[in-house]
Amino acid sequence: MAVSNQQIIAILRELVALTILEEESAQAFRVRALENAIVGIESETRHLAELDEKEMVGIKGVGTSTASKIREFLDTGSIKKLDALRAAYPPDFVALSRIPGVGPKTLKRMRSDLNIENLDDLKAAIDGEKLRGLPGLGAKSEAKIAQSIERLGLHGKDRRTPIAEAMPIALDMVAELRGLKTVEDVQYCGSLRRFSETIGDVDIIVSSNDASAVMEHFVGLPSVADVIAHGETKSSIITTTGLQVDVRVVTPDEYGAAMVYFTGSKAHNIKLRQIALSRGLLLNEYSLSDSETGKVKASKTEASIYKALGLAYIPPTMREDSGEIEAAADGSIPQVVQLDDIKGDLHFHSDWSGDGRSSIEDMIGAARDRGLDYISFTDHAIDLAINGLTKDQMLEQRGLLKRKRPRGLTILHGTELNIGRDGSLDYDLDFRLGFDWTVASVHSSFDLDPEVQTARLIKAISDPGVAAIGHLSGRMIGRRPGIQFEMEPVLEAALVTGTAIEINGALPRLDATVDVIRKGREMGVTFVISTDSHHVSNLRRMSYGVQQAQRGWLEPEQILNTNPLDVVKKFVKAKRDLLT
DNA sequence: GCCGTTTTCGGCCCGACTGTTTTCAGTCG
Repeated sequence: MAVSNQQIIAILRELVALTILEEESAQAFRVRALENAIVGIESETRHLAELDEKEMVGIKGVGTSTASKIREFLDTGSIKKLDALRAAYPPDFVALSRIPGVGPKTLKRMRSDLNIENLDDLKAAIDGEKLRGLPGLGAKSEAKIAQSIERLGLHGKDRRTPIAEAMPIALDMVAELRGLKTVEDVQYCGSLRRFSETIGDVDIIVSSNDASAVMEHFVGLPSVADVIAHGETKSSIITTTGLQVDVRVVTPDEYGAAMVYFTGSKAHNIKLRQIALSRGLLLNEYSLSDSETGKVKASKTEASIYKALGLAYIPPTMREDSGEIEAAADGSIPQVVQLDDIKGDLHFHSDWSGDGRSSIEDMIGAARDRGLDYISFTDHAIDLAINGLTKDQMLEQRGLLKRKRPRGLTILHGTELNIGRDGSLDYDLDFRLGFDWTVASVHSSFDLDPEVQTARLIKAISDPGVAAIGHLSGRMIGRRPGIQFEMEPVLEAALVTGTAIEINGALPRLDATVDVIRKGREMGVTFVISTDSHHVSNLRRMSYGVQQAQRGWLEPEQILNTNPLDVVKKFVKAKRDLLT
């Protein structure tokens, strides 16, 4: 079994954690160099196991030292340097670095002066009031560390919250702060704005000339369980659900610079600053300015900052330092899909499905409110035992929908088919072909072997009565891994049969995943962005689906429902003509 | 440890908050 790039990255991450202890700084050049190497490897499509050292050094951020370590790992299964570090810093000791407020320097002091090797030692030292004797630490620090230990399981440094949990909390807080009179604007930033699947903490930027009023209001919100920091322009709290939220107040003039800074990613920011430096400019959270004279070049909007750096605007969802800065510099950055490009929604339930919660009439009203040109009801088909509709029910629904003539909105009759364990589908082929649109999805048997899942998906894709595959992996972020399947053969099948791959905007799903979207983009696969709405409140998911597509660098040309309805109809017909 | 519009050595992104200091170190993002 060949060693995957992911395994190599995992080893390098461990090396980073141990090197931070060794160097006593997370900013040490050696640490940063390793982190840069990881970033480079993450965007590498070749298998490192098949490269020689010279080829590895060609990867950005990987030098001779890292390359030889990777080679050593591939050849021998271990790295001498890593083994030495593991011996010097056993797991019980390394675990202490997860305590918020305890950094590498404090840790080393604890060890050398108090012989603290693990959590029990540390607790004993706190009980004996020994920590306060260390230089730089007092009774207050001791109490803070004690409190951090108690909460370790709740919000350690490496706790990640699924985006579906973090988003509503962030939206609530943003709305709360927006309500203040002195507040001009509010935006959540950080990994949430970049639309990462899991969020470390929520960062919120407030534009206001009255920072202290914002700070007071924020730390007093009812959802605040604990205040970690409360300064003049920056405060951090823990919510009752255990999520950390940081709020930073800047003046309206600084708002754009602050948003760039706090949206990140960290690697993206570092690269922006390097570009600034090379142009004799200084970029911080307040402005982009001349490093000699201090004269401000740009600060109010994000767009002005990118422009002043000689870059095309980069959407937040693309700011991962995965080539977007280089593309923005030479003008080749893709013009990714925007919410305005979307013309219709092709995965849409009503309360005719057992799990649907709004009536057909209400769902139509919601679609009209959104300004959609067309929708396809896709209530569950018969094989989904609890939810599915019989043939007769489907025909009844079809008749009912035919009589609905909402102004400016065309209604298609579709269904969400169920992909069985062996790739079989609901009803018979003739009946499936009677629908205007169909999306076929996996709802069960999540743990089959990859070869079996791959064959199962390809069988469904090859059916003339299937227009799209819904939530391809079936994952629920933070709760359930997706099915395992071979990405390329599945996408290849979708390509040659003319089957669309859904990008499902439900936050727990965000499925297809970003790697599938990127690969499909390269191959020329057609995607469809859908809300999978089960209630009128779910239509906002279209924006989430669009952001997921942006993370995959997808342009409107490759997304079916950016087109008028006749193009959708031709797409369905073309596949049927090809396969029947 | 990496890298080169400062090119094989010397630099590497920048600032707020806290607790301990009387000007700064550590941590965090």
